[in-house]
Amino acid sequence: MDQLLSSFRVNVPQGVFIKDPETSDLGKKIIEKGILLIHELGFDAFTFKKLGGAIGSNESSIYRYFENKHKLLLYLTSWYWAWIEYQLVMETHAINNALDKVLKAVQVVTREVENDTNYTHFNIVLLHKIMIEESSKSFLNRAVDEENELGLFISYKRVHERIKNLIQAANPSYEFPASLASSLLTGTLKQFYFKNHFPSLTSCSDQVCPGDFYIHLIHKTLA
Amino acid sequence: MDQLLSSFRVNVPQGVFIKDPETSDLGKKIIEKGILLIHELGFDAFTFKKLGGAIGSNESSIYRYFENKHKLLLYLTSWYWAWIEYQLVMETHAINNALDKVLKAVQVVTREVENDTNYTHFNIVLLHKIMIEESSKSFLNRAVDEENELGLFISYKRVHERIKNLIQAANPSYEFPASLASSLLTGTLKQFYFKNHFPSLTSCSDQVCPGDFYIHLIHKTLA
Amino acid sequence: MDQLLSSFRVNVPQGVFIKDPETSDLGKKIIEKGILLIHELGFDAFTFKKLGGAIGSNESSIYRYFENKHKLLLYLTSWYWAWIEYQLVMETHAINNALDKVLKAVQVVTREVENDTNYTHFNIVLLHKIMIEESSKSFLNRAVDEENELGLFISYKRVHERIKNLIQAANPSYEFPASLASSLLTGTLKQFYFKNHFPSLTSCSDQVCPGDFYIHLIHKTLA
Amino acid sequence: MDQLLSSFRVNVPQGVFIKDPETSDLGKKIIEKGILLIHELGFDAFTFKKLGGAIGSNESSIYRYFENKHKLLLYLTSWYWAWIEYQLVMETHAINNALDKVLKAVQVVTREVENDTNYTHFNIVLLHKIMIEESSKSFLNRAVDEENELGLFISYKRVHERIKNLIQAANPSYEFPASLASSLLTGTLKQFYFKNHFPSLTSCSDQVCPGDFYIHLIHKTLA
DNA sequence: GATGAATGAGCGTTCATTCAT
DNA sequence: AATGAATGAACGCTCATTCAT
Repeated sequence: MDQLLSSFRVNVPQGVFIKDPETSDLGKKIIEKGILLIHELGFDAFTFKKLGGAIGSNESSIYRYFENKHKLLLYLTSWYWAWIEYQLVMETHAINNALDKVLKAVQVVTREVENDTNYTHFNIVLLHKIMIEESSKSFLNRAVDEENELGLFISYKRVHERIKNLIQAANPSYEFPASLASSLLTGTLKQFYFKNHFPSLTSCSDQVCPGDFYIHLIHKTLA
Repeated sequence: MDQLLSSFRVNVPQGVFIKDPETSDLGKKIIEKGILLIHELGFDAFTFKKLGGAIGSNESSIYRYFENKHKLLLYLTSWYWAWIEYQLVMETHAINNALDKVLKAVQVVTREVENDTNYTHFNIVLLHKIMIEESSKSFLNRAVDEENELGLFISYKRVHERIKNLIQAANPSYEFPASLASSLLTGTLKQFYFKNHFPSLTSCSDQVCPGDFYIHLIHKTLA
Repeated sequence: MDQLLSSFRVNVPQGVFIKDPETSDLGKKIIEKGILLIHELGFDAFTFKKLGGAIGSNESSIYRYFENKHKLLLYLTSWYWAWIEYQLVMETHAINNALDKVLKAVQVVTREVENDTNYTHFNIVLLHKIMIEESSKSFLNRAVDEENELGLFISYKRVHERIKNLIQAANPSYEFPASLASSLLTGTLKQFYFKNHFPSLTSCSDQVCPGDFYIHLIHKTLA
Repeated sequence: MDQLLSSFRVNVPQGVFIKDPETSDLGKKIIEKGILLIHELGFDAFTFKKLGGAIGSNESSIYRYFENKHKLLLYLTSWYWAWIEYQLVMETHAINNALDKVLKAVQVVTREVENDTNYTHFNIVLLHKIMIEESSKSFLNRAVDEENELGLFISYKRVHERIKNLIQAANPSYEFPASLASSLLTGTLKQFYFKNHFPSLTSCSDQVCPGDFYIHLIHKTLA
């Protein structure tokens, strides 16, 4: 697996960045500090000017890498889902039973995130928190159709496609695999959000996580 | 029921508005044209200046009614969920079987909206579209906890509470009624959104609506 | 003196108010609450809208009494100096020695203020604090010459004139009675201000008040 | 002294500006035209928008240099007092007698200002007039204590400290050196103001300047 | 006389972005 | 490639004020 790890390289779609941030120190700092700053300020209050200050650089430098802050968020979400996909592939690979594969997928999607410097130079735990709080904003805007055509949401759609396929394999006669898969993916983040801000809206607590809810749901629905 | 209808008056929480828009012509115009304009421009591009222009008034007049455009969105979401609650109560009232009550609730939440001038002076179909496209923005921001404490999300929480109770009545041993209820409510809007922008992410089409997905899901989960 | 007291009626110059606030309950509330609010918020952040809220009335009502908030400040300063003048006359009246009269005048101007409901329905201690913090703003503006011609600063000028005359009586050959008198009047307020905000700029402390400084200064200057 | 002059560089405290206006042409224009415009309009009517117009630039450019117009005023007052301090040091330096030093200080503070392009690119005569009309506004506001802690009034306090020390040297037993020094500094500006707007409040005329009043006062007080 | 509703004007500020170096 | 300076456009909001009741 170490070998696999070393070959892990997130495949972020063309068009999200102007210049790949992984190809320079400044680029890496943009991602690293960007995650810290978006987490700290929230995406709405986050600006390239503030990020420029945080990395000791002028905001105009950041425009070499990203057209605007929205594209940076797309980069982070793309990275996140590519990373989820990587784990999905790795961890379902050796499982034979179709339903077990789905259940493993649920686990991958719903479990708490831990930092692992084997993967990245930046803070994945914070990235996960940003996904919970802000990822909706990556597609809730008027440019969504245009950006979708440009393939900027491909990472998410690849994860979705894989899970949909696993669901279909587990129960070929089930009628709503696409909806079930997207419910799992976006619903999980929302349940985490509710856990943080609206505890009465979720059954999740520190003991019972979104995973339990979805595992039960998958069991019943696909059985 | 006509009598009940005539007494329908949406109860929007204190603090959402400064002055109740229902109490004046200008206020009503703000809501009416506000819905048209938010639908037309999207919430991000929508401003009070533009709304002022659209109603032939200065934007400063609008500030008499709403502190800012975010509060106007909260008003619309509160109104929407209060209206959903009203239908929920009306239509589940006469049903005896507990599961049937849940299924009726699913229907109320997932069905297409139609305009009915018995209810309102404004366009509910467009309001529903705004809910699909923009309602997340009412709570995805840094003020969410503070606003929640002020009770600004009470309309949504009341609907959620009712559905949660129906679920518990239908299956007292089910472990995740809160999560299931919120999945239904937010998931439905998201499935509509996907249907419009990411058809591959949903099983919903013009023939098969979110309702079918959730009815199946509820059946399996609570059975 | 009781008789004198009962006849005490501050003579605020025409043109400062539109309608005399002493002639109605609303007017009295405007003064009372106005003092509280200016003290609380500072004059810059103080608005008629906020005052309207504080007295449970609409801001437009206040415009019946005062053209704008600047005129309200002029009213307060006029009242303050008229009240100082009253004390000045009362307390120097029985003194025969010319220098002692000046020294008494210094005392009247520099001593701490105490509330006395015999005089007024409002809080003189807070009024004094407002004078310390804000009274300069009554004349530091572009309309000063125009307002001066209208006689809006007459109260202050009457106090000044009286003190100048006392100085001249104490030492007819002293060359700068007008400057000395105005130094005393504005300097005292400034020394109080420094005591509150820039202790290093004043020799005044809780033990040694502006009075000691000016009494010493007058002694030396006029002797 | 020429050598000293050439090395004259006003030391404006950190925090007053964002970017030092002396480091660019635009910055210098902001100061130059800012002085003209504040003098012309008065500080209250002066805005960055108008200044932007006057220097043929957008107001947003000015925000690179100063956070707001209040900070620009702080810059001007800081510069003014630093310039006074410079003259104070230069001109008292060679004097031996302690009282003569104080009297020279009075002269420096109270004399009419003349333009001297050796010092600056901008109009010191107008700056002096702005000090007379507007300098109080630099500290008469609710942020005074906070800004004082940030050291934004250090220039004024340095002048004050020097004069206080001269007074103490001239008469070590005098009890109120701090108050006397601040009376001189703020009182002088006020006497100029009265001369312009309230001639009856001051003994100063075109023949007799604040200097005469204060020289007499210092003589008597410290003798 | 007092009030409530409505408004116009404009302020201070920020943002995303471009251009020249 | 990276940076610093500068900018245009617009936003959100408030204030003082007027008008009709």
